[in-house]
Amino acid sequence: MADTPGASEPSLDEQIAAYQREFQDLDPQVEKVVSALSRLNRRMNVAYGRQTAELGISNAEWEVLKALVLAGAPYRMGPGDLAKRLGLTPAAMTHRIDRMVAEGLVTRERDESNRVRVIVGITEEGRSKWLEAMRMATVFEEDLLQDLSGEERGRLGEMLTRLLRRVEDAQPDAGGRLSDLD
Amino acid sequence: MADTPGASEPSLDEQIAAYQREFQDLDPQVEKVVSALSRLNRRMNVAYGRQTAELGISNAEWEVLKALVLAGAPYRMGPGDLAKRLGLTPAAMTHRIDRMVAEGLVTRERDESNRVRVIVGITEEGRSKWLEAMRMATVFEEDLLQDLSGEERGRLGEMLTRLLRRVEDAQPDAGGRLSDLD
DNA sequence: CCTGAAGACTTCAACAGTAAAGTTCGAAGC
DNA sequence: GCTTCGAACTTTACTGTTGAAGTCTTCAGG
Repeated sequence: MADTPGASEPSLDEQIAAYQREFQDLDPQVEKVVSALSRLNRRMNVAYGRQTAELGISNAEWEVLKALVLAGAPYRMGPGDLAKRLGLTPAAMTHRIDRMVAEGLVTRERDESNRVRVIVGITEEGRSKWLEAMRMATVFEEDLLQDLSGEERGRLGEMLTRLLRRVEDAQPDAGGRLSDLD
Repeated sequence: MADTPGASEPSLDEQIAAYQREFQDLDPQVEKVVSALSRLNRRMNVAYGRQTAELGISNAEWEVLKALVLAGAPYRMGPGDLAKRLGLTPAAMTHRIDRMVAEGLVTRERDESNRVRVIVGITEEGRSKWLEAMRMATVFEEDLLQDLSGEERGRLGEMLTRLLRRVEDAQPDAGGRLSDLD
């Protein structure tokens, strides 16, 4: 028993070998793409989580800030729209906004012209945390792609968007429960 | 207001334009790769979730079955090892195993040679659900990559593993809290 | 006006996860 | 061979999410 130091993650190639052992008609080339995608995403989320934690916010809170900023001026959205955008239920959005208001990241006010509506806006502090998170994220992302030439980056982006188009066509319910955003 | 049918997801290009509007020094090529990766992964998880739901299990349960099968004969692991492999806490593993035992997907027994240890094994039903899920997953994955030639698939896999290597080197704590597995 | 229906958010109960404390068994030292 | 330490799992208290029920506002008819 010299090669089971812990039950940590096997290497990608080991794992693909295990799949082939247990399930014969598997295309290793396909599996490699899919598994690498999945692992990569996982690692990236860990990295983002560490960065946002340094700012004293969670990834969940970062997502709300992102949605508000990307919505453009005047940087306001209703809880319902935010919920759709982030892929969570209105109930979860209510609670998340509660916390973020308490932390001073966003504001919540009633829409006076339509008093059933609520408007969530970003505070100065929220905006500056978003900005700081963006700075860290772009440094990380640039580092991540460092081994790829400009041409390779282009090809990679193009291939990924082709795949994305394919799933989106097959699964056009963008408003559904899609979990976190990019 | 003809172009805001809901607050659903903007297209990838719209989103990148929004990023550039709000954050000048952003490399759109990098952002495209990163955002496409993230979205693609999200969509894939939705697809897997639907498939496992058809089998009457959750993605979480599927992951446990995967880990057991990929471990190889005799398809048994301790809760602690499973927890490390899936990236969750031992406490969460205890609960998850509780549920899966109740549903007849796995077994839990004490290790008689070391009575502090517990051994989780897969049942016939668990194995057959895993197999069925694998069949559905490979059909989906093959379809996903359909627009890519064999050569493109190879290049894509190679580039992704290169990125993966880079994050793993920078973030070598594979045993940490990494969330779900592939 | 007043009523009824629909929309937007919130509240409530149940569930899955984490962190930390607790339990039980095995092993090493005195 | 008792005691103490450490390892492996479970329990407990708390957090965040979901689905369903509840509240409040608006609007369209009668």
